[in-house]
Amino acid sequence: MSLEVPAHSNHAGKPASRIRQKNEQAILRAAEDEFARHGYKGTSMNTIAASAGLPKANLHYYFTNKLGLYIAVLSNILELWDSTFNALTAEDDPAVALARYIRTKMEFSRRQPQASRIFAMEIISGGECLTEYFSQDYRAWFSGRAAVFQAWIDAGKMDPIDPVHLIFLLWGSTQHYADFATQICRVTGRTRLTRQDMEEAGTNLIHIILKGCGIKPAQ
Amino acid sequence: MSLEVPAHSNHAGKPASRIRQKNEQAILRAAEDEFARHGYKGTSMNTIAASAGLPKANLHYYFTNKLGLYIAVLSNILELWDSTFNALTAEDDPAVALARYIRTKMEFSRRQPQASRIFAMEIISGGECLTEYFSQDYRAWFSGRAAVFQAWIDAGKMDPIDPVHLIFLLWGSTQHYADFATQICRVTGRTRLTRQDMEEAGTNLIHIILKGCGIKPAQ
DNA sequence: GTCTATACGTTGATAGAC
DNA sequence: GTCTATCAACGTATAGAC
Repeated sequence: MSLEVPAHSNHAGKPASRIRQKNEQAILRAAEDEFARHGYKGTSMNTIAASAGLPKANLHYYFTNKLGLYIAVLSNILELWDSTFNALTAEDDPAVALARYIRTKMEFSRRQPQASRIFAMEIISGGECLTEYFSQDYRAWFSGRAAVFQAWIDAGKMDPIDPVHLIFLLWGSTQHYADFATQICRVTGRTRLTRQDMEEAGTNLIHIILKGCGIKPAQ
Repeated sequence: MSLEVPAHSNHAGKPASRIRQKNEQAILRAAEDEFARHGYKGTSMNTIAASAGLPKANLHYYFTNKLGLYIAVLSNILELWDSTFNALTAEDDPAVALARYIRTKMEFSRRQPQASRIFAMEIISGGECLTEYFSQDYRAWFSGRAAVFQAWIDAGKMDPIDPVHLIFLLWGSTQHYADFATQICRVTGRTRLTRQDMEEAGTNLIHIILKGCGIKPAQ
């Protein structure tokens, strides 16, 4: 369910040296920023190198090529991504669990908007780099997640809402605050979305979605 | 509130010839497809020309340069975009008007997903080409739209939900079905989203959002 | 109005000295 | 491991014949 990141010169067995770890981190961080702002094609190795404070040739020493670096960045993102969704279980109280999930997603949109944007651009562009990620395993995992909502429905804890569409509503509404932050700021006359803005947005989403699904507040 | 499209060789006064109209349309259509699939930087004039069935130099004859062509495409999209939102008025019954708006947006996501994707990528990339679009006028227009929801709240027709966040929920949840269609298909094992899929998604959104906002169904 | 040929910058990637 | 120099491919854009 995760991406195969092509190994380069770091041969198996040898532990990563301290300098290697430091440089790889710097490159990955710089790449994440640039890819989020300009997309895959719009980002040049030159820019990433400058942002990481290293000569361009070093990037090719640590990563096979541009695509390899991009896949590595994408892979890091996906790990964080899925883990939050696994916290939901059929035994949870829907009001508590859903509210917590929305808060977590909003927190993610606030603290790692670049990650959300890279994923969004990749999907919009056809998501060919995610083909192996969206494997049979992933669909099974997704079904399992949808089953949690179905269990809540069967237990009479919420309205009979198609779990699949509910999941897309949760993803779409929370990620919107990361991906479209620019529009939100321009339209509301802000320079950036503050922590408080995001918390208010989250409270709002929780109100509408929980009530909309017929979930009674936790006692 | 709209974009200034740089005029090129079509001097004012002269009506567009039939051949010019035909070619410009072909170029714009091809450009829309390519920009949606690969973003601004990821699209080459060469590809657009091939897709439009014209030699590359012709694009530069009809449009000043690549950016001019891109702005023209973007401009076409924005016109369609805003008009649907203007249909809402304070006198409307919220249940009817909101449901109709969600249907319209979903219809838009179904029929013109490329437009939605180009807009999304532009915003994610910082939206510098939309600076003049997001002018003072636009913010005034947006406030006016938010005021409609506030009027409904004041009239006791819906819960006191921040209109601004409600608008972002409407936009985010409906556009998600255009922008993330690839993910939705991969995850649910479809090859494409059918008309029926989109209608079910719309019905679902209407149920959750209307109930979530405390809007009673129209009698 | 149309299209071939080409100028010229930028890109990803590598060779090879250190 | 690091970095300068360089290459081939591709990008936008234009000149100029038709």
